[in-house]
Amino acid sequence: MRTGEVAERAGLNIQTLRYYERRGLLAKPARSNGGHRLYPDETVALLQVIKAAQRLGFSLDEVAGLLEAGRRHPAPGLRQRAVDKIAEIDRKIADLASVRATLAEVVEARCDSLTDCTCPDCPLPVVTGAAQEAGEA
Amino acid sequence: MRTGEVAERAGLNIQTLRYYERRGLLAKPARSNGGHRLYPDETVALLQVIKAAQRLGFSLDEVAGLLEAGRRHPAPGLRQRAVDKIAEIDRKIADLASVRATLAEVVEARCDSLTDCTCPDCPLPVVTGAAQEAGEA
DNA sequence: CGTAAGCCTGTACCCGGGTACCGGATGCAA
DNA sequence: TTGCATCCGGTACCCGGGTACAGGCTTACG
Repeated sequence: MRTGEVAERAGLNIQTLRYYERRGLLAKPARSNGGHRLYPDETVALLQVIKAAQRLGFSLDEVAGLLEAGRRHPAPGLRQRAVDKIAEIDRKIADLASVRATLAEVVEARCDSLTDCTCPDCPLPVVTGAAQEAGEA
Repeated sequence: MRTGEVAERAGLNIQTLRYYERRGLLAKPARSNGGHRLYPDETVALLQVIKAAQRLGFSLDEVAGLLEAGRRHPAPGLRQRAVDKIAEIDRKIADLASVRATLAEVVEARCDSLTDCTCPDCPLPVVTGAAQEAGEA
C-alpha cells in the first residue's frame, strides 16, 4: 500500500505518517524502485493502535516507548505503565470534578462577574472585590 | 508595585505578565517617568482570578472574553459560559472514564503487548494480531 | 508514450501558553 | 555619584502534535 491509501484508511494526513516515521512510531517502510514508500497491510492496524493509545492519554513519546517495549514480549512495563496512567487519569478526573463543582456553584449563585461579583456567598476564588480595577484596558 | 513584585506575589514570570498584557488580559498599567510599569495592588488579585479561570478550564482567550464581559455587569453570558463549560467538562470526564475502563481491563487481562497481545479476550482495540510486523524500526 | 495524479525531500509554518536572551535605560541606596 | 538590581522593548525560541508548500520525480492509465 502506498502512503495515500494508508493515510486514507487510517484517517490521517500523509504528512502525519511521515511525522510518525520521524518520531519512531512507524518503522521505515520498504520502498519502490522509484523511492515511494510501500507499506504492509498491517500498518493501518498499527496506526489504529497508535490512535487508540493516544486516546488512552499517552503522548506520542509514550506510545513509541510502549510499542518499543511491546515488540518483544512479555512487554516489560506495559502493565505498570497502564497502572500509572490510571492513577494519572484519576487525578485528572478529580481535578475536573472539583472544577465542575465550582462552576456549578457559579451558576447556582448567579454570579454576575468574574472580578466583581455582587452575589451573596460568591463561590469565586478568593477575590473579595479587589480586582475589579486592575483589568480595565 | 513593579513588575517583579507583582510577578513574585502572583507566582508568575515577569515575561508572563507582559504576555498577558499583549493578550489583553491585563490592562496597560501606569508607567513611571522612566517607563517602568507600575501596577495597582489589585493586579495580584486579578492574576489570581485569571489563574483560577484557567484552572476552571478556560483558555486565555476565553478568560479575556470573560473579563471583558464581566467588567460591566450584569455580565452577559458569564452564566451561560459556565453552563457550556460544565457540559464540556462532563464530556471530558466521560472520555476519561471510558479510557480508564479500558486501561483497567488491560491491567486486569494481563495484556503483554500493545500490538501482539497473547492474553485471552484482549481488550485492546480491534488489533487481532495484525499489526505486530508493521512497527519494527 | 504522454499526461495527470500521486509521491518524494526539505523546510517552514500553525496553535496555545509561555520563556529566554539581548543591549540599553532606570531606580534606588550608600 | 556610583554601582548594581531591576526593568524596558524586541525578537527568538521552547513544547507537542501536527500541517503546508515548493520544486522535482514516479507511477498508472489510456
